[in-house]
Amino acid sequence: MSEQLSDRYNPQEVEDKIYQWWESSGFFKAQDQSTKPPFSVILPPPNVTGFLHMGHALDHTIQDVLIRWKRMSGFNALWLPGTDHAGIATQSVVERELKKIGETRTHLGREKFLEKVWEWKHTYGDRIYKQMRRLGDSCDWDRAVFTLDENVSQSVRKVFVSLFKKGWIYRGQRLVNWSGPLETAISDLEVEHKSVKGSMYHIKYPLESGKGFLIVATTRPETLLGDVAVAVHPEDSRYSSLIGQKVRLPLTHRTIPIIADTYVDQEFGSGVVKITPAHDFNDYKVGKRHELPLINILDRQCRLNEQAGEAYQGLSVSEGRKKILENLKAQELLEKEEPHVHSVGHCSRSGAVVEPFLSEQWFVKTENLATPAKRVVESGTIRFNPESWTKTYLHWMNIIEDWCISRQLWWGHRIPAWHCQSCQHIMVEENAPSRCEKCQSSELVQDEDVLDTWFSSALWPFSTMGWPLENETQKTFYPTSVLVTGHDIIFFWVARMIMMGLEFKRDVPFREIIIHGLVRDSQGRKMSKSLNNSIDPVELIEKHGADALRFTLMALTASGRDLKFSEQRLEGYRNFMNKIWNATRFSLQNLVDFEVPSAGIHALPSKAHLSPYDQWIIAKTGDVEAAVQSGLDSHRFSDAANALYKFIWNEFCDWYIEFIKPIMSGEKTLEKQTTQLVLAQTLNRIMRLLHPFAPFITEELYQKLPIRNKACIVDSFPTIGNDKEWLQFANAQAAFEIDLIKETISAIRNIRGENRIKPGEKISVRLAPKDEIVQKIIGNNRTVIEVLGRVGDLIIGEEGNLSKCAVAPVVLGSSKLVVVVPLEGLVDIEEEIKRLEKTLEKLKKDIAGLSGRLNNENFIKNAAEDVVEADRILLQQAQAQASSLDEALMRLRN
RNA sequence: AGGGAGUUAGCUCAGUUGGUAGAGCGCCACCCUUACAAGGUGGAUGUCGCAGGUUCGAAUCCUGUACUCCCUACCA
Repeated sequence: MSEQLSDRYNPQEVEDKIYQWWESSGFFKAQDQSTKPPFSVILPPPNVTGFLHMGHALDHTIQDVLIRWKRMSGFNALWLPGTDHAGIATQSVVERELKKIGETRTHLGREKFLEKVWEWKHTYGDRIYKQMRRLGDSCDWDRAVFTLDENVSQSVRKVFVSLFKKGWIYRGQRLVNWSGPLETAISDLEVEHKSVKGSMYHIKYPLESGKGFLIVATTRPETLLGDVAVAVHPEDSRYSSLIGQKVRLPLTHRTIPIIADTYVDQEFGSGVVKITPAHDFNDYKVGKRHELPLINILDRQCRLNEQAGEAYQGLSVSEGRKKILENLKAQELLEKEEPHVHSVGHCSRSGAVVEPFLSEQWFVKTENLATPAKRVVESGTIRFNPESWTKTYLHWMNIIEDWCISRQLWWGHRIPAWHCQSCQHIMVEENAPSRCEKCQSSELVQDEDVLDTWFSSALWPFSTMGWPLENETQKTFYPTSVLVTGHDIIFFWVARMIMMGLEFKRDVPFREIIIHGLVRDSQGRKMSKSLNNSIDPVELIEKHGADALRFTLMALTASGRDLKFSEQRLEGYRNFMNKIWNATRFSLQNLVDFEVPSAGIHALPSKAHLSPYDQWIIAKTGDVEAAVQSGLDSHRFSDAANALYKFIWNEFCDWYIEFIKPIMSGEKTLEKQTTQLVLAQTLNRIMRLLHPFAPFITEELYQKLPIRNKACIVDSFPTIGNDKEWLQFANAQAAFEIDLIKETISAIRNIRGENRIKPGEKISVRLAPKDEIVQKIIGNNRTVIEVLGRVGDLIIGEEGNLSKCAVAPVVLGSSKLVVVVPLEGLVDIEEEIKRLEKTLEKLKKDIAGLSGRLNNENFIKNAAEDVVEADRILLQQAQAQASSLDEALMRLRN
């Protein structure tokens, strides 16, 4: 207690120290068995390769606020952390590292390469955990899980085998998004569509009959080598006679049929489409419908293959395109070329153009899994917040397609399937079989592919808890309470967790889903590496402190909508942290001689003996407790944050501390002791209420408070329910008194400000109360009015002579007083007259509006009584004020 | 093209059963008044995208419209 607080809050001096203390004290740990009710959240696992970005910062802050709040509210709160092996991302990172030393993946071979990746993981894998600690994430670190941990891998194998045995996993040839450089199928999520300026080429396909050409428009002339048909719309009169005939495919010796399909848009291009089923998703469907063959002209690196013909084999797609165009031109088959902008899928990892590529892949049949997953959302067993995402979710589930789960990578869960080399039989087992069950051959080779990363993510809610083993963790914490995530992965992750949870745990994985927005840059763009517009949260933490960042995110995340991040706003909340620091510093200076009474709050005299300031701040404490509670209950975090901000700054700091300064600087009377107790108790509640939002500063300050327990993080969270003993000292009556005093002081300050009276200059003020109650109130609060209004000479009595005076009527309900400030020698009277006229004009406008409404019979008839009554009071107040001003103006002019 | 969202003060955004518009930052004026200049006090600022409608009353509900954005799909 003896140490001095600096006059600025310095987060750097506080955060690491506090975090280490929390962690070493075991405050983050949840109990597998406990009498407390459970509350559990699983962390959406960040990539091991990842750095903490603003999206995480938002996502994690929401979760940490919930966890800290519930922990303080008496729950056995578990926040289960983990990281994702992130197949492609990690593999590419390590490959890049290898390239620097002139090494390649293929040269190393699978086993050696995987060793390198594991090395990398062991070196950098908990980088993101360190960053999470900077943010203040209160995870139960002892339980941290990695998706390639043995028990998670076991879950993955068990699920795969089970689904396979049910016939819900199958192998098939399909068109998939393919990344040439990575030589793997990639998920839709890893495809970025970019607008590209290309060309539309109009190519002549000669009719077999020799009578002319069909003009085919395409952006990808090189794929004509894989054409198996050209299609026209069945009702297109231009071409109907040609349907069934053939065309000669340019640059080849093949002839292909002219087919009719409604997929063709007659309006677009020439109305003739080349059909390349092996290299276009739509053509693939058309090809299926017409039972056309598939000609794959690309190899795994997306180079033209032998099917493309000798002239082109080995060329890249763009080289091939160039050469094809040259050859077409030479044969005068290229009719024209025009500029054309279209969107092209790019691999988010390698940047290469994604090719639709025909390959053998593993698929999950989603039909049977999707039905129950839809039902639990429809029935409300799982609730989305905001609720509007329900619709999106159900829409997606209705159009769900089979899920391609194989990836041609090395880093990941290798598919537990073994191919018999002698009879080609495929065996799917959890553990490697030694002999083929069909032909008994021992020549078995495990499938080369690994599983899509989302496959293991789908099991996350229970694989992290030790499933398939049965244990207390799952009994206590599954289903989890809340899932917090962004809307961009509802389909890829949320939906799949629901499907897998229902299938393998026979219960939903979580009861509620909080969907938050995306953090965008100040121009509303998505933060991305390519735009180089990312803001590093760790840098912000170093600059302004974790609490300021957290509070900013919570204040901005109102309605689950995307948010534009502004550093200016962050600075505002950094200032708020400093304000709290200094308010506490001041309070502690005034509590140096305070001894906590052994009777605790029972040492307080009866309500009647508390100062109105104390009664008032206790009442406001109750209000803010209620507001925070309701904000957190409804997940309207910004409501809770704003309520705290206003309470602490605009009520506690601006008024309460100012009110009690005279008492604090005075003798150690009973009144002072009482106020000290109220101050100490209020500070204690401020720290606890604010703790989930700003954990570091509140813990640091809490530890310096005269009234405290062991740690803020594990103290109880104040609510109007559990804080009754304290809140009973609140007095609503005091509110009127305080409001009147505040209004009076504001009126004096307004006169000072408008008349440019220097803040340091003390002035004379006359207060003329219009009834006894007001008289009594201002009498009782004389000192406060003098100090806060900087009044040297305060007279309570009649208005007296108003000439050369500034006048401000204060009206509150039916009570009224007039503030009179003699201005002689201080200021130009004309200025004051102008000021009053301006105020009066505004008042008259108000009066006109209000009386207009109150004179409207329909308003009186239809509006709620309290609304009418409120307007009446407003009108009376305005009129009272106006008449005072009128009178004052008249007397001033004389 | 389909789905969703937005349009409120110079900027970023609140505004939850319809009852005379709010915050932060910025701006102007005066101040280092012994917690805090990352501060204090006072002040200015909005036909709540546009047009209709319902209503005594609309930023709020309905219809239309303009513009912006996001997601999904994609024009061969």
